[in-house]
Amino acid sequence: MAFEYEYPRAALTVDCVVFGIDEGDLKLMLIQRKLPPFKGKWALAGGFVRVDETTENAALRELEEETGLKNVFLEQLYTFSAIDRDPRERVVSVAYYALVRLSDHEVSAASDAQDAAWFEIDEHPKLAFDHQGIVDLAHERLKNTLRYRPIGFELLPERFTLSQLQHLYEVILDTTLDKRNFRRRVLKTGLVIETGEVQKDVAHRAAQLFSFDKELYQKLKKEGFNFEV
Amino acid sequence: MAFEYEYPRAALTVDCVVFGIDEGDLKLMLIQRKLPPFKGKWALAGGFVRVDETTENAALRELEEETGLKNVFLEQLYTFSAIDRDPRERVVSVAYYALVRLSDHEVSAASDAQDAAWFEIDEHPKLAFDHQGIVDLAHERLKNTLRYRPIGFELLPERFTLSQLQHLYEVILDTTLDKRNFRRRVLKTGLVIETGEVQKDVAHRAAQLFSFDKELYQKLKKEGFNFEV
DNA sequence: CCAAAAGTGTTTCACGTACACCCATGC
DNA sequence: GCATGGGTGTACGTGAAACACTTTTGG
Repeated sequence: MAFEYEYPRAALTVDCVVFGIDEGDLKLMLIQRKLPPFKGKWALAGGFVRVDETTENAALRELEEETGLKNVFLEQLYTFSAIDRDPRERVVSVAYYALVRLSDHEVSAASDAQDAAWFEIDEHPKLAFDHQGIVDLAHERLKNTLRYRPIGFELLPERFTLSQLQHLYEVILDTTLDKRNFRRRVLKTGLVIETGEVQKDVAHRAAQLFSFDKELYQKLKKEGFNFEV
Repeated sequence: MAFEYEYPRAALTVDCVVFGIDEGDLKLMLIQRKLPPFKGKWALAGGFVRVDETTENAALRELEEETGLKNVFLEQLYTFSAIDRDPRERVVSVAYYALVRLSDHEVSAASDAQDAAWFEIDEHPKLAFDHQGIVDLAHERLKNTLRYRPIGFELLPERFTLSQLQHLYEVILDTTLDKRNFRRRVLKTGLVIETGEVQKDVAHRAAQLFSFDKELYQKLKKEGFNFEV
């Protein structure tokens, strides 16, 4: 007990809602808590913010420590400050959401946490604290963001087929899309480029592989354009 | 010095970007600081979050204490946590933006702060701390939000003319809009209703006064609709 | 009667949407 | 040869955008 202040201070934490996608559904990475409160319960990755790091760095650090994930897409979601959201004491939490390429990161990649696992977004255990509310808000934000910013590519491998991309949109937006219209719109943006390569080892006609044109996106973003799928 | 913790803790503050609009431009409410650091400089309204209040309540409280504003529209913007954003010590700040009806709140309404004043958004003094960055982000958010949510009404009187509404959109989005197309689109939403009243004391043809249909908006919001102007 | 802002319709074009069949490949 | 997903074109309707003049009122 070495740090004293004139007024009481809330503890500051970060929480990370980690999304991933595979052939099936939208996935959520959760951590099984090793310590009270809510010991043994599943919760979001996260932890206390150190006094010499930004909240974003804290989120990246906790992600790596608890799940082994590095180099992920991370954006701030919202700051939660309800008085009783933590039973121990006053805790204010800055929530982030992360998008992860499941293809790059094996499920078992967690370093010091064998207790990290992927769950389907609509089928996961009850969460500790107010984490369900954070997940709901993150999912809502993900849907909205996907509509007007090309963030879906953060969830796919470097090279992907248009069917994979469409599947991603359908899963996240919980809808079905017309294949021809989807392909036309996506190609018209100019942001996906043909690599000339095709799928391998598939038991049907191999699909073209495309990649996302990051440079063009940065350029268009500066000029202020509208992206919509 | 009475509060002790095992680890050092950042101080937690709120900052409020307060927007208003009048016949002229988009306005920003600023506070002249009475205390160091940046004594005498202009800054956003805000202050320390008490340990027994949410950040949102802190923002509302500070707004009232420093500017006299009550019952304003308030939304969380972003949480700023750069290490050196405050020269005194580590301070993490949850920023909010507020929309205010200038018609309801006289500029001089500030209670304990004669040091609050409105400035044009593009013509205000240099700001303390990282507050310019916060203002820029808030302005950006305001533009984006205005496009797909009917928040403009928070800045206008209860009863307003369509020209006032159009002027608001033009000022915030920094563009010009076609009068006929604007009126058609706005009326088609069904969210603005004729009051039957007209302007008074104007030196030209009096315009119809409209009001915003809050109930209908709540209903449509639940059903999930798209609003766009 | 003049100034100042209110109010009003039509045409055009682009884009979103709906819709069904053939193609390539592996087994 | 069959199962599986890949890939393609057209017709229709809606909605966004461009555009100019008349009306009302006060001074």
